[in-house]
Amino acid sequence: MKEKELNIPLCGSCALENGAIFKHLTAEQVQMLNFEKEFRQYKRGDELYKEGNRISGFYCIHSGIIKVFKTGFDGKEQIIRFAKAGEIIAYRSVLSNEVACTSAKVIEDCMVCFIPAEILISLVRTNSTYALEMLKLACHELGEANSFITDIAQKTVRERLAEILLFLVNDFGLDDENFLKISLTREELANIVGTATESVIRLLSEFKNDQLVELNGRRIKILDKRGLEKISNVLARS
Amino acid sequence: MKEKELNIPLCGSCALENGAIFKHLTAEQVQMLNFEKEFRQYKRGDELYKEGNRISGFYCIHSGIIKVFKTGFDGKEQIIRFAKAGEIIAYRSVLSNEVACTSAKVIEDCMVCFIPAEILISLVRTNSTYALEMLKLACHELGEANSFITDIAQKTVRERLAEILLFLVNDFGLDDENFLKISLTREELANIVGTATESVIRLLSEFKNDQLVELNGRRIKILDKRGLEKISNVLARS
DNA sequence: CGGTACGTTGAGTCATATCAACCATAGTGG
DNA sequence: CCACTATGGTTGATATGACTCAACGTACCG
Repeated sequence: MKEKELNIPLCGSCALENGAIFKHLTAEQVQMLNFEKEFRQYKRGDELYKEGNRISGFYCIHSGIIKVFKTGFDGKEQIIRFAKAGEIIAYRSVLSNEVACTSAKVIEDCMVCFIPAEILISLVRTNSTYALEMLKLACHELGEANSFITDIAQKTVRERLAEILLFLVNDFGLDDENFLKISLTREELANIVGTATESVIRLLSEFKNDQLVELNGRRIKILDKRGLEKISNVLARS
Repeated sequence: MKEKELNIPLCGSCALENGAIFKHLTAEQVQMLNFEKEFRQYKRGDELYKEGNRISGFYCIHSGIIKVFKTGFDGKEQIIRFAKAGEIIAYRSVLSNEVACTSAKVIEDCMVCFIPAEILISLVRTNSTYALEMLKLACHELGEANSFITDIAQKTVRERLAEILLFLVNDFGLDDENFLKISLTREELANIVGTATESVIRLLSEFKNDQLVELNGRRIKILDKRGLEKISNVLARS
């Protein structure tokens, strides 16, 4: 029992380290979380929840990376977002009281805490600061979704791929050799950009020829951020 | 003064008629809203707010229709959603405390109430039921945005156009002759679907040839809902 | 060693964008 | 009252980005 507890992250310190949204809770509420939550570990490829199912709680990521995606009618995944340490997933379904509109799968081995739906509801009810922060979070994600819609609707695949690479740099960072810290298959990249795997492959090797990136299997080294920005039209149409 | 007041909708009755989110407020809070809000009228083409600006409050639609859109780098509009009687817009920016990520323009002449940001914040803070309903709303919109992303990324223009027509039927209804109640330019339709105006025109006339719709200038008569559903792949790939 | 998943490349096709011309309608101003 | 202009709608011709299909290479794994 003691040994087990040592491995389980405490919400208080986790919130501090990872900047999780639980930092807006009172000490007693954090205490309550620690008591109510369920600690879980997952390996790459594991599925946390599945689109269409009613879910009984939400997840706070302590470590690892998760992809959140929808499955199109022809079975193709569309990646909606990633979640990493300090972020929560599945709260949307809990709060809107709808079945899950996405599935979640592990990209990098994860340690997560599962928190029952009632707890989230009661926290929102009893802590108005926390409620506001949750609203802020949801509204921020909504803004990002709106940008994403506009990009997919208006930009070319080439522009979107460049943009996604920059987004991944921003979100997950580079190692000391300028390699992207997150490692995705070509298919996963395609499922973010909204294109075919082959298109990603071709464009990446174009980017390589243009000295924008270097490719080493699944690892991508960013050589020319400015160049990618120019292609992605984050600033202005080239 | 008296005459003016007669025209200004009262939040209490408006919430009842239009099912606005303010139905979750207490009587005193509704009273406060009536006192603090500012009544405004707009004509087609008027702009309520503009992307990139900080906004000092949000809008509750009493009548009329508004389009909420983002402007792509090349100036093309992407319509994100519509708002009609009983719905609120611009709350996203207020709650996330970010500048507006969209612009809003009038499609059909509107009567709206403008409510200062502080009021929204204080309502969320003091009324936990209302806070939960706001969360529900934001989370629901987030779910819709996710579906929209997947559709645009994976479906063809033809499929999307059929789907959007059905969406408009659902959201705005048909008149007694089965004409869509909302009237949009071809360009606006294109800016929802995420395509070129000419493509919408061509596809609409294909739909006409296939006896799915009838066209009368800007008015669109729905002849075969089932057929449109089949094309849109709401159910399964044809 | 065979199998499975992933990556790559080429060729051909097609949906959709783009460009251009033209028509219809309505509002404006002389 | 009529030419004038602007806006929206339509159609055709052409170009091309991106998808699909297919074959093959590569690497890891039991």
